[in-house]
Amino acid sequence: MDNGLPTTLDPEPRQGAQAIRRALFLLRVLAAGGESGLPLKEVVQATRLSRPTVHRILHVLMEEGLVERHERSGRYAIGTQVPELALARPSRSPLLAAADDILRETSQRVGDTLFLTVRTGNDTLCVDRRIGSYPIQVLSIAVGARRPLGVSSAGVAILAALPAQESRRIAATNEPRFAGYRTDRQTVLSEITDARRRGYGVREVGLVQGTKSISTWIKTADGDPAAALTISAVRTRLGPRREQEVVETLLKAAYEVEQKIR
Amino acid sequence: MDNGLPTTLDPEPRQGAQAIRRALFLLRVLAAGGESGLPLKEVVQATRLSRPTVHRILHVLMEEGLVERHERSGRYAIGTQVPELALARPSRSPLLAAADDILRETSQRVGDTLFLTVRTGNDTLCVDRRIGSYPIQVLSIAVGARRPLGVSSAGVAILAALPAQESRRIAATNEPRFAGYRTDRQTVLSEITDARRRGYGVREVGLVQGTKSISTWIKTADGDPAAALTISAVRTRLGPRREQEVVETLLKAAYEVEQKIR
DNA sequence: AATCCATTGTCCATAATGTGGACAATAACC
DNA sequence: GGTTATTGTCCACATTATGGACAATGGATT
Repeated sequence: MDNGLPTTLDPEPRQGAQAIRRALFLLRVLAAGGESGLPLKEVVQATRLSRPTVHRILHVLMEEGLVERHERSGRYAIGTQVPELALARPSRSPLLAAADDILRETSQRVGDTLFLTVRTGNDTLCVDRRIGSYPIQVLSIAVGARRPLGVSSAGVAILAALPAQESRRIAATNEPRFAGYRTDRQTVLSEITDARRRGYGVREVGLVQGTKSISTWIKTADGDPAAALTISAVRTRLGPRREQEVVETLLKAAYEVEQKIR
Repeated sequence: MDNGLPTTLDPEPRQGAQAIRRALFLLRVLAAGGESGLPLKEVVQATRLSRPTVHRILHVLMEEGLVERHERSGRYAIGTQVPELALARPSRSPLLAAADDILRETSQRVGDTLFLTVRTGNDTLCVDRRIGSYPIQVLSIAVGARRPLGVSSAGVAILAALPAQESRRIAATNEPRFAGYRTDRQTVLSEITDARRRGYGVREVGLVQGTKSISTWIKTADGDPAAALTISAVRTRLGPRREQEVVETLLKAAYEVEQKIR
């Protein structure tokens, strides 16, 4: 029953753990830096913490093996110990299992790259990717790619599927991180509103030049958004008419996944 | 107060992070509980922390998604967010890649189950397993199995390959966790001494009744133990003569892996 | 249903922990 | 060699996190 998705409303956030929360937040910021990691400065900027505090926490996490530092660049990145801890869990999540067939079929039918993206905390995380048959494919987003909720069409879709209050809260929390993706809170909020009205998220200006993305959301039985289903293609391939077709296919696929995970 | 708990006594243990260290320590204890997790009581026992402290930290980790609690049993376990963070890293470690072929060949030649086990903090972690061809196989230890350094032959081997001072320190740190595996510090220390003299670790009384294990260690270029290579079989299959044969094979395999990771 | 016992959950006064401003040390330029 | 950008360290101090004590919950047992 619990497919392990992020807890939504914390009625009364526990106290007595400032430092732990901060450390975990830093881990998530680092995770967004992927394999290559991030320099201290950027970690600080993605945060409202002071530099000494970030520095100290990162170095403790290094000593504990959860963070490592690249020899050359001095950038901080997620360390070996994290996948080691992850071995304590079953290798494949229920969502991934449920979406497997549907993703394959849909990407074959549509011909463009499909992405399955989950929410994790205040981020989106790409957990699966299926490449289509059309000769030009948008591959820039890899499995493991993590971005603040709001900067991708998947993120907008997930925020649109959340209660307005919570999406606003997240947009505010992520505000310091938006600059790095050339967007801002106002833009994100209006994109969310648009997506709600439309029933799906669109990004005419993808994170990659000349691409366009469309995302639908997948909800759990409780009504919480569990994931987003995204198609990305070069913009010319997603004109108004084809957009309608593709949206229908995505909505159908999302519905099927929803049924399977219940 | 004292509670000198997580002490990853590196050159200069940083200060100002007690809470973070405790939280990470708890994560590792939970990881040892695998998929099914552990009840609060056992987490406390594996620790020198007070129950309220463990409780508070676990619940914060739950709010943050790094820990989850099983509906039925109320046991605490590693949460979905941990594998999500792990996606930030390349999927296969250099060690695993290097050991792949050698493990396959060796397990075929020997016929019994082979395990590759790494050290992670004060634990051993099984990261690969190859099943042999002989009809009776010891499969009780799965990939992802985590135990305090010292309670398995792999753990003893790794401790034996460490400087005496550090192995003693780890044995002391893990002491509260030994009871759960029916051993104690004295036993572990003498097993380490034996392994050092012999050049490999043996466990006549495996964690599973009637099995026997032999482990050799793999060192990095710096001389630090990187992993252990273990064979497990029903005891009757590892009499004195075969033990010698098997040890030679294991030592050779370990040497080959060492060459590859340099 | 009433009693026990084991385990889990919560409170809060208090000490120890973690904080961040200010300064120091590098590294990266030119 | 100077100048700037980035990273690293220190320490007085307020806040955070601690754990003893008490409360609640959930099985057993009679």
